Amino acid sequence: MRPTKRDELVQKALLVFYRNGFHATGMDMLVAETGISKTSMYKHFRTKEDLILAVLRLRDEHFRNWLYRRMEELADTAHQQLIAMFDALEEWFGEPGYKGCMFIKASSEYQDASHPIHKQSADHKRMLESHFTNLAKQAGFENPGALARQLLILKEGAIVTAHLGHTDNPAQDAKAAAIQLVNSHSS
Amino acid sequence: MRPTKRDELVQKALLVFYRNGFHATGMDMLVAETGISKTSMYKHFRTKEDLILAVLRLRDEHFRNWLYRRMEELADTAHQQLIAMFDALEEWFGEPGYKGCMFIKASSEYQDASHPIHKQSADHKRMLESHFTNLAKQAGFENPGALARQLLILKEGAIVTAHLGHTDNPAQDAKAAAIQLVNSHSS
DNA sequence: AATAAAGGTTACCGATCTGTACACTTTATG
DNA sequence: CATAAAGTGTACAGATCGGTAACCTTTATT
Repeated sequence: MRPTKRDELVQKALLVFYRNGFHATGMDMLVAETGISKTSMYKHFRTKEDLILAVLRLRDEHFRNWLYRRMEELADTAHQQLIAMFDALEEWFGEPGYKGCMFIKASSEYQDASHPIHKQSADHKRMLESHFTNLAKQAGFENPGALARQLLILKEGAIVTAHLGHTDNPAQDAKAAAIQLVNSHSS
Repeated sequence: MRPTKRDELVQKALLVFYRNGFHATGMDMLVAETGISKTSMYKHFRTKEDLILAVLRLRDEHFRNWLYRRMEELADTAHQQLIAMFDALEEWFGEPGYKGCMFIKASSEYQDASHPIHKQSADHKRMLESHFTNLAKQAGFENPGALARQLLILKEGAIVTAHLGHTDNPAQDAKAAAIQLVNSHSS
């Protein structure tokens, strides 16, 4: 197995889709931006949709790895990590090419809940929820599931608000809310 | 001025765009779904983008009117209305054709912050923020702007989470968080 | 009844869409 | 060196994209 070219395609297509959207990005644009021939693309992926699903799988892996690692770097205890998530988000929002969450955008363009792209986006959120529930358990909170869901709602809200760009620092607004929320959940 | 047909177009196009997305909806599909001829459409709107902007204006008016009225119906004081917003949202999420927030989706498909569609979507959020800030002032909270922004983050997060559909009742999760948040803001 | 505005019908333009066919070249491996 | 896999370039098919032209019908107003 020599998966280099295929991985290179997925990696580069990720950037183009993120920057430009899914429907708005044609296969010819991908040829121009990735330098990979269309013939080769269609040897690796039968349809554009298959390519998008592969891109989302890569994004899921990269994003979760980055977020979890950054949370661990920023704080020691599970309790503190849940709050430090919003400092990590602030870093992300401040990056030059920030354009919101790829999975929210994917589910906005493929709205039907039965669509594979929509389902895979929901899976990504489920995995985040599961991870935060575990952290909330580790931190000894009474209702870890509810706290995790609430923190995730704050996270999604901050991401969307940062993309709309009508507010100064949604990450810190969300962090302040998260602190109050965590304090009100007895541990 | 006889604006009936034009209004009918905007009204029906709103439903199609909401259900089907912006890029995924072609003008020919609008002809089929609205029963209005393409010639007539292009007499009222020079481009598809102009039509979308008109659709978003209508959506802004309808949505804000509905939400503000529903909050007033559900609660008497400004304080209670801010919390009742999440009960109103729950009703919305439960509607059969619920597909998320039209402005989040618009900004997902037209990502560039300088794009008119993106800007108009941000304006919608700004108007919500302004309204909730006023309510928080009325309720006598110390930092009404911060509280309003935090409640809006909860609202956007709940909307996105309800659309992704990986969670049972994001509206009530957000409501519980909002109650804790409001309690922690001294009034 | 006359007139003008508005809407409809049909056909079309050039561009772009996803996806394929085919012949050629590079690359890796025996 | 031979062979097969992988990648490239070009051209194209068939559909659809946003948008327009020309002509006809309906409707409202005077």
